[in-house]
Amino acid sequence: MSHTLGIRQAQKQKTRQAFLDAALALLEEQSLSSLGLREVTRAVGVAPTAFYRHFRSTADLGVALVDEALGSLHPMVRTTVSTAGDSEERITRAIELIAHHVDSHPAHVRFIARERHGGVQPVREAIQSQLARFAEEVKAELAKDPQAEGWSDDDLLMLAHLYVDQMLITASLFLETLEGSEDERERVSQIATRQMRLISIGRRHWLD
Amino acid sequence: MSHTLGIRQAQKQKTRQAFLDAALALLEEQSLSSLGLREVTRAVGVAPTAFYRHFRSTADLGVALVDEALGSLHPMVRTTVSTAGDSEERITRAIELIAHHVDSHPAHVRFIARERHGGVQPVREAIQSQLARFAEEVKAELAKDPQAEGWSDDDLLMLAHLYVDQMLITASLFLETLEGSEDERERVSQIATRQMRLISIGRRHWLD
DNA sequence: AATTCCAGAGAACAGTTGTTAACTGGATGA
DNA sequence: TCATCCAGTTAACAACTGTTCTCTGGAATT
Repeated sequence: MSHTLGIRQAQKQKTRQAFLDAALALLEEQSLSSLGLREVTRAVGVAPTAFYRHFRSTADLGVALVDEALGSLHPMVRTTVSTAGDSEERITRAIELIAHHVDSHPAHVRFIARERHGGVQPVREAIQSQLARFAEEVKAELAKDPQAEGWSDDDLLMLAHLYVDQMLITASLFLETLEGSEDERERVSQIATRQMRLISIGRRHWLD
Repeated sequence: MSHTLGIRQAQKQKTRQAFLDAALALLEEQSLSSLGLREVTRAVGVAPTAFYRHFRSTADLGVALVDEALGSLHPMVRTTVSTAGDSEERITRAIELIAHHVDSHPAHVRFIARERHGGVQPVREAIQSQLARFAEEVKAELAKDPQAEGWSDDDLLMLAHLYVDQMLITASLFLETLEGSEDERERVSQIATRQMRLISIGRRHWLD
């Protein structure tokens, strides 16, 4: 299926990726709505006008960054929720996965947390839509669990949203401890674990 | 205690408030890190240099906005948590209070949601610190409840954080439905209510 | 080999930005 | 009444912004 790209297309994709990388780096210390087009081209090392060969605007670039940051995350979320083991094991594993993902892609996590409620509408919408997809996928996995018997569709979706939001809160907490001590990270891990545990308990007794 | 201000001081405070109001309005469609000083002065109708009589920078103005948006909210949060009635009544009342607050101060809510993870460090820190205060206050109220018997301090604080985060998530959801239909708002209300209910159930069975 | 294509360069545009310095005129306190 | 104070003004600064049009040179196609 995969077609070998010509030299030209390959170079273009390489430059495009350079734009995404440079923008992501610049966005660690500001919001997308203040990111200038020239600022990005300067960081990449190309002429300002080259920008237009790849993106219509910085908002457009932002939407591409949303895809890069969240697009490849769906399989991970699905398998995390559906992983075998008892409730406690799954919680531990989920928290570990989040911590690891924040460690390896801190700029992506920061970007999503920042722009989820940020000042650029198309980017906000792109994030919301991806998060809604996450919730739907989590819901689908939850529905397979025997624990979900007797649950209405609405309730499954509300629980899925709770999990997705909790995932983001936890990721953002880990992000804040990135330059902190091991103790801090351990403390965040404990809080997040207990919050997930409390939600799981609520889930178990929901139908009482 | 309150000292009557002279004409001069009164005028200054009036102008300062005009700055805060104008900035808040401009921030509905962008982030603080892209808010220009001249942009604000233009909206207020004063010369650019007048800005410096009130704020060192736009970041400084942002911190003042955090105080305005969250400073007066502490009593409300305290009483909401400590209100009498059974669990279900308290949840309904809390959600109603949030919905009402979003209705009457939408720009404040948007500002907090946006800048909580925004690109301006001092503002982020100001928000974090206020939210930490909220959590401490909620924890103090929770500790008074007979249900809290046998709970460790750590667990009370983790539950308090869960409530505070849930409050923000709900507020932000209501914000998105502000220009939507009554049905949408009702749906958000239902989801938020059930999520709070699930957390309450988890809380009740925590010590099992 | 000749032609078309197109990512990126270069120059120029009118507007914008934050910050400085020196000012004005009405409120304030002696 | 007179000197002091200070919120807001005016003018000017170099630096920056997004966008347009024109051009170039190597890859792609015929």
